Amino acid sequence: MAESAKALETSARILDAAEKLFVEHGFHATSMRLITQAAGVNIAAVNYYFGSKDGLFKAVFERRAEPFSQLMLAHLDEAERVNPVPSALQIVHAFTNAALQMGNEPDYGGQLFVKLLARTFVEPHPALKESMPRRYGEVSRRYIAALGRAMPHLSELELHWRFHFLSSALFNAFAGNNVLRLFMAQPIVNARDPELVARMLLPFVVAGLNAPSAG
Amino acid sequence: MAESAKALETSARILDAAEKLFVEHGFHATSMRLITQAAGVNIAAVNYYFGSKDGLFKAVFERRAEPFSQLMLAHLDEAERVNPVPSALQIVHAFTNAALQMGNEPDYGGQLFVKLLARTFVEPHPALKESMPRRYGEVSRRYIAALGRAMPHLSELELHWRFHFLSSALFNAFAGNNVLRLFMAQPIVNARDPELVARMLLPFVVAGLNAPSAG
DNA sequence: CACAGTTTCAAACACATGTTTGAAAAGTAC
DNA sequence: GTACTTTTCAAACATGTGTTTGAAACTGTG
Repeated sequence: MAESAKALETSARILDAAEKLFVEHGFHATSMRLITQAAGVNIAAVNYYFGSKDGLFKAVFERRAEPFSQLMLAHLDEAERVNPVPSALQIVHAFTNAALQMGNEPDYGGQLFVKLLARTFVEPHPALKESMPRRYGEVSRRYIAALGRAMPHLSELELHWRFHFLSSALFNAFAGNNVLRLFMAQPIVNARDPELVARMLLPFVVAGLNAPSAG
Repeated sequence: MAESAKALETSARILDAAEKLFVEHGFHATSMRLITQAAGVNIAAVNYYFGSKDGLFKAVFERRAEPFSQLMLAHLDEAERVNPVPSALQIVHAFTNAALQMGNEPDYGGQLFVKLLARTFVEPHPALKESMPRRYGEVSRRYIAALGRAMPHLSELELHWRFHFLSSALFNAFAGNNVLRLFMAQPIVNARDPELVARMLLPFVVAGLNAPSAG
């Protein structure tokens, strides 16, 4: 078994390098040779430890997925402990605080996982098809239920839509997927600083959540 | 020159097939053989007409880019003709109407271009680095200026942020990048119907735009 | 030390990639 | 119908891909 310190170090180095490169260039544009070279390990090490490139991607993802989902639940728990029926603002705060905390703790891979998530929405990887709903189904339901208590005027369906828009906005914002970077030569928004993104984004999404029903 | 009817038909078939496949699988995961097979042409035809795979991508993109930017400007012009200082709602309507019209006119490639745009935000292609700002710089400035007149309480910087959030939300929503599809086993939102997306999204983003400043 | 299991490594594997070639076919103009 | 250009095609090109191999190096244990 891969229990020795050296072995753990090797597979961890691979995970770190792969995480960074997958986020930067995407899955298909990142080759095994690039990953192993960046990690300073032999080409065969990936297949030795993770079976395949797909297995590596899954491992990269799952290393962060569980901690993040637990962070999201913990922050919602805390919000509901302070206030049994948290407002939209407080719910969004739970969300953004989870993302920010994820980015601040180096052990959690910084902002990389949020970016990887945002990439995965656009380019879903088959290896995640079944593990993601298992892990994030409860998180989604909990947040949607909380939003329902905060905005009782919205139907179940419209709550799902609002959560969809909310998470799209949050993940894309934190991932730094800047539309303006593509559209304008010198965009003046700095979408790279998570704290700034969170402050700018908050009034926007909170007002959006509280908006009257589409009818 | 490629001016005969047959030649136009061939390159157009390639563009159509490539557009669909690039949207579906992304640039790197779409091979030349897949494209030419889907288009029913010989492998060498792509290099003959477009020089390279990168050249093909650029051609695919640019075929739609100009019509779409003109649609966006035309709808904003119309809104400002009806009302010299359009509200946030009317501005968003100009935006969504452009996207919906793009999707409804078959000659414009349906919803495909919006999806391609959304993909490109996450995975920018070098071939577009210089042509996009040239084409969409004015569009962005016009919309941001209109938003500034509608919401005079926001600073120039915050207006750019709002436009960033607005366009992120719109493009991702129309592209059908459904967070819930990844997070939940049976999502109840149908993010594929553009008219429905537009109706659900409108109150959310309009309220977001009109929100008080982040301060 | 010697033995077992674990990990590393250079090399090769079979296959897929984008691109080029040169000749055949189709089309155009005088 | 002949000369010329444009377009198509099968084949090959060089290179990159993920993966496998089998031996060497290392590890911890009795």
